[in-house]
Amino acid sequence: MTQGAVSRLIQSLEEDLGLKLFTREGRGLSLTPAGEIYHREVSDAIDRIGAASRAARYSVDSGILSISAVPTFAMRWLIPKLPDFQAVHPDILVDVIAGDGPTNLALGEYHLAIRFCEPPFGDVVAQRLMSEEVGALCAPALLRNGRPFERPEDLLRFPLLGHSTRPEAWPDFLSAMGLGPLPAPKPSFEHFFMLAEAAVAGMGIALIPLFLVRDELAAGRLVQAVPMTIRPRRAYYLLHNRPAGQMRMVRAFKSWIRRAAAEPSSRPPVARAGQEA
Amino acid sequence: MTQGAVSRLIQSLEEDLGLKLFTREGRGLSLTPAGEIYHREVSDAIDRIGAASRAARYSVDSGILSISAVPTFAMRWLIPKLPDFQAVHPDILVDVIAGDGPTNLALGEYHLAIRFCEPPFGDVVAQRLMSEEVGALCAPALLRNGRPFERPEDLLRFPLLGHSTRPEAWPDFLSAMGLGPLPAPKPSFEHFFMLAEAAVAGMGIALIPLFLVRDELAAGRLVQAVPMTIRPRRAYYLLHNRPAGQMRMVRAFKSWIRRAAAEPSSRPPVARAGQEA
DNA sequence: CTTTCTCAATGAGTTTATATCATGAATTGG
DNA sequence: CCAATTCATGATATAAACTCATTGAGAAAG
Repeated sequence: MTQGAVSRLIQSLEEDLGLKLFTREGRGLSLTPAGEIYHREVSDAIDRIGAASRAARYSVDSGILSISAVPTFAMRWLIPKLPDFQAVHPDILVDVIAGDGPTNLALGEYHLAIRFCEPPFGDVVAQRLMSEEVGALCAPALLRNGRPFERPEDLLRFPLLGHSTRPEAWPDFLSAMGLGPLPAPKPSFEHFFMLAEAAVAGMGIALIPLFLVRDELAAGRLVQAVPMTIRPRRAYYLLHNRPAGQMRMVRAFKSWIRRAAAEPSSRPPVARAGQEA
Repeated sequence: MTQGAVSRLIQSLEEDLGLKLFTREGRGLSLTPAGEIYHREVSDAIDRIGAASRAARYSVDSGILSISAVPTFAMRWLIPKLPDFQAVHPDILVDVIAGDGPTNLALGEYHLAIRFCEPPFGDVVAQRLMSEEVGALCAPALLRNGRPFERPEDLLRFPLLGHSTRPEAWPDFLSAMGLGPLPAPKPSFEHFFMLAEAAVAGMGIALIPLFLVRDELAAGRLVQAVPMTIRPRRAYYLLHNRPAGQMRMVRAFKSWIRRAAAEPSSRPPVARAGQEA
């Protein structure tokens, strides 16, 4: 869809509604208050149609197994391993949907969900996949001759990049190092892979689960700023509702992922670097 | 939109979703359970888009005044009087939307609502328009030589046609006549004009507000089966939320409808019949 | 201050999607 | 058994939607 097409659609929509949804201010444009409200309502409604469609599609056992997974976990861990699952179960097609936020398992919008959360309770079936080890990572250029900071206070000399859905991460880490509360408001990103990009680019120091940035660590694009890692209480869980547990596809996936998660996920950097050479 | 187009759309939708929404059984078709759910969800979402669009459209004072009114009242009372309003306020365009159910005045989906209800309370501004006089009406053919029944029990010999949103109507009427509870389940209709049609066709006896069927009474297509009427506690109210009360259009309409509602609405049948001749 | 660059709007043209018409198949009611 | 009703479908027309290329207006850079 080109820019021109969108411009035209906006125009005809504004004409239909009889009001301006955007304020044009020279080179840019931004939503009017009415436009904001309308956008919220309509995109909400469209989301519901999408959800209903997925629920309908996945309600029949069509050989498609749908999984809502937290974005970076899906990108860096799940998807790379999927070919293996495919090889074991060629008849099951896996459909991965990026999804944060609370799960809507009851609606049947997807069969399985992978979330980073506390051990869940209630009417949901949960399988713990793995915990993670979080380190303070940055580009090597930020360190003096490639060595980690000696004093924890040195961390505070750089922007501490945050993750929108984990506001507690930096406070936890700093207090574990015996430092006070987080000094300044920091730039934060929605996904770890964005955070990783920012750190690689030298924007500052980011708290990232090590297994998500194996490659960057192995290649030396990211290094630990201080020789310490923490293990959050939250972990990755595979979730589904009780009825879904009956499905052949779900059972197959659960037994596969149990084994996949048991494998050592963060190989020693040396071996990894060797593979890349 | 032709039938063929709809058929095609259904087909492509079923293909997209990968499941059947309808069960084809020879000459007819009906929704599958999945289809029902999908229909409910999607039409709900579409309704919300419609509501948001109306809310957006009516949020600006574009000279359009929108009124959600109970269907038969709109048809038989409001719309016939609208030309008069138009004549007084040629600059205001009135947009009448049929609407039962609870009002969503807060959403701004329409400026005004007309409902048949108890005196409303809470954060809504209400103006009482009129009450109604309900009679038991039927086609003259059902009566012996055009005279009302002598004994109330005679009512029970005919199907008592009901109105879906007024289940209490017949029990109230019968108990007012000293009769027991409603004997048999009765056919019921969603709108008074349908009920009127059914009664004219001789299907049975219907409880209808007299002012809605002035013409039928005047022309003798409907007559009172028993010489009694009741006045429900509920009445017609014009409703709007507080902010809407500031609008020029709303104020104009309110003062107009106050006068319109004060006029005698049920003229004597003789005079009316004379007009028609 | 000029130039360059970016971004949204627009004119013209083309492709695609969507509706229509007419017809066909299947079923049911009289 | 025929007529009527109902949904599906093939071919075709048309309107809608999208793209490309360009323009004009600002903002940023030189």
